[in-house]
Amino acid sequence: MTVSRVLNNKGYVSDEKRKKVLECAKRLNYQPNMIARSLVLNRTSTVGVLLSHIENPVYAQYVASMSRVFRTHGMDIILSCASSVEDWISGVKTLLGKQVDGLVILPVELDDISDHPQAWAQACEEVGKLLCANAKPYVVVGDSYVSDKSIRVRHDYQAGAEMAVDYLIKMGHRKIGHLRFENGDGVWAERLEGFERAMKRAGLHVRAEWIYSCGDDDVYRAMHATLEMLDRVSELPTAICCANDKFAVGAMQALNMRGMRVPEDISLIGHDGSLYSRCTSPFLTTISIQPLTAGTRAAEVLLDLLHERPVDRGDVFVPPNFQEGGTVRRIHTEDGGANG
Amino acid sequence: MTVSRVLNNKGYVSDEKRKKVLECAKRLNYQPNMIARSLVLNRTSTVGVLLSHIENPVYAQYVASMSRVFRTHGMDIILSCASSVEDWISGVKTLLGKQVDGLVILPVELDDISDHPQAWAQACEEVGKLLCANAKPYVVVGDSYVSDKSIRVRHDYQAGAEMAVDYLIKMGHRKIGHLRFENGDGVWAERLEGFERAMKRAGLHVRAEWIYSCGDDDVYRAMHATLEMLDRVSELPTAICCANDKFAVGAMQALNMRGMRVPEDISLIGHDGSLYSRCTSPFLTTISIQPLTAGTRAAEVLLDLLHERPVDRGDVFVPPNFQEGGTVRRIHTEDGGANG
DNA sequence: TACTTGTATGATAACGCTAACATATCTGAG
DNA sequence: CTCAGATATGTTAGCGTTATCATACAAGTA
Repeated sequence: MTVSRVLNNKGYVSDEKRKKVLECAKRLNYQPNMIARSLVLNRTSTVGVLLSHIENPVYAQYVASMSRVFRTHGMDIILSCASSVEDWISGVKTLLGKQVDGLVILPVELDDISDHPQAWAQACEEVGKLLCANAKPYVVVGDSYVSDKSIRVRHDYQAGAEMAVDYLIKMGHRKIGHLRFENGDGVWAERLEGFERAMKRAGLHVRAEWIYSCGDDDVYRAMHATLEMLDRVSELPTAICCANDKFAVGAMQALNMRGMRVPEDISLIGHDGSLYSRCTSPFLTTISIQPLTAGTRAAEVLLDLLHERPVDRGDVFVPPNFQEGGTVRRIHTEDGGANG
Repeated sequence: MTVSRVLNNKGYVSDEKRKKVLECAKRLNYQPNMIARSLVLNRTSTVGVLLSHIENPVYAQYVASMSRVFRTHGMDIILSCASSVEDWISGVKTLLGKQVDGLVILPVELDDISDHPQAWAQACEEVGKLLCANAKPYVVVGDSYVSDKSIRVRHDYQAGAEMAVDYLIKMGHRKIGHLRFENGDGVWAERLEGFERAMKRAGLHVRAEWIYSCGDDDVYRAMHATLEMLDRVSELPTAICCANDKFAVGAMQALNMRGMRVPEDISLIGHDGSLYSRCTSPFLTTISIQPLTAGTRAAEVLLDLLHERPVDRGDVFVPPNFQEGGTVRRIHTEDGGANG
């Protein structure tokens, strides 16, 4: 009827009627029923977001920035938090049942994945099939392969690691250590690769005893790994490039425990730009990943897909950002010198 | 038709037909259209969650735990992140339009609130009216008054502050300082009140020069406030009870800068159990609020309302939890002694 | 036999909206 | 005067479900 025309600003309506309708709507606290509208329009103005631990601040930032973008385009987000592969799949089914217009798949950290990698591959296949069968566009944030056709938005960890090393070198460091994650898969491998590439490019040999590992993504473990390193090596590096901020915080604690000052005695640089980088004194110098940018980009790409605009099919890489802190000291070249 | 009966396990269906239907459904990757179902059933199995900064880990934890509870009851969450009062209201309208079955209103931190408190009150009134007009049940998490009828789930900050003081006293401290927030409204006032109450109950006088303030909820500012305090007072307290973890981290940095060790020279206790409490070495001893519990409780209360089960109308208080760290030292009574 | 009860399935309407078409009035051009 | 086009409004059908009622047959009971 005419009411629909008024509320949608569509077609011809006389000013008189329009005014009347709007007045009535206000008086009755009328709120159009989007469910009914969705049924006939065959779109819900709702996107599904699939994730695991929203407690993880990085994921929360993805959600925050996506929410912002989608809202400005009149879309809302249905959240589906999975804690198991089974949950994850049923989450997709539920979202499809609720007729979301599209999906964003955030990184999934499930306990059962590492134990059963084939279960994950199988889940990806099933989800891919479901999404394809329902012809729902989707974007993957992070490094998971959901299907060959996934458009992924990823952080450029390798560039980040290179950026860290380049900065240390620019600040005069030549003897550079690296605290890495023991099980160097995925993003960790990228960080290690970035480190090695930047060192190589600068013509610096990586001394083996300065590359040491931490078994867990944990401050405490990083501290102990660093203590062990400090007690083991014959000569100390002038700077340690840490695979993430937690490691850097742990390293800093270890150094302090041995009576060494950061950055006077040794420099530290982290990677992530997480809250941890703001807990130390001085603040940690680190390479900050840009979760807000990633979330925004992911939302934008999905909107492009939804509006059937042309979209670049390759991975989207989000560059990191240098975050100045106080844990890297400028040293003169004679302090550094050759090594290895 | 019969299909509906099969999928809903309702009414009489022969085993033969049932099998046939399920087979077809699987073959066609059939997913029932919840939108159509919602239209006729007049419920969506969806709840709206209203919040501001989901980047805030505490809010993210609310969402995480609520998501868990709702999911186990077959409900999903539509997120509405507001960044202004206007956004917030339009968020409610959108959610109502999408016919959510109920709402959870998380704490709203909007820039324009502090400047225009009456705008906030007005917004609350409007939202209350909307929710009432649409007869949607809702639960408020935190201390905001949305309406007189709001059921609120709150952290017992006062009990937390008392717990902190009681612990310090149990550990032999008598000379206790307090780093508080300058603008002592709301939750901050509760914390201060808890502190004072516990001190009074223990018969300890609160020495005025040991109560000092920080103007911003910020590590750096807390550090400077503490430095100023350290340089000002004639005698130091043996312990400082901090209004939150950030303050404690700042205080710790200040003490370290003055060459004092925590807890050897002075003890510290925080409040919140935030990430900050895990960034220090040793870990901060703190009173941890329980956002996961709060989120769970809020979801449970909303489910009760949705199922029209009897619900206690008063505020629900979530008790805090003592989180052991290494920043409080046990001292003998002769070290403490009378004060003031 | 006739009536009840349990089982199984189909037909119809309705949920609140919008697309598509039909109708009606008005304006100005030829 | 007539017709085209713009303006304004109403009518109808349909989106994919489920509630309700109607129908049908079987088995058991009086």
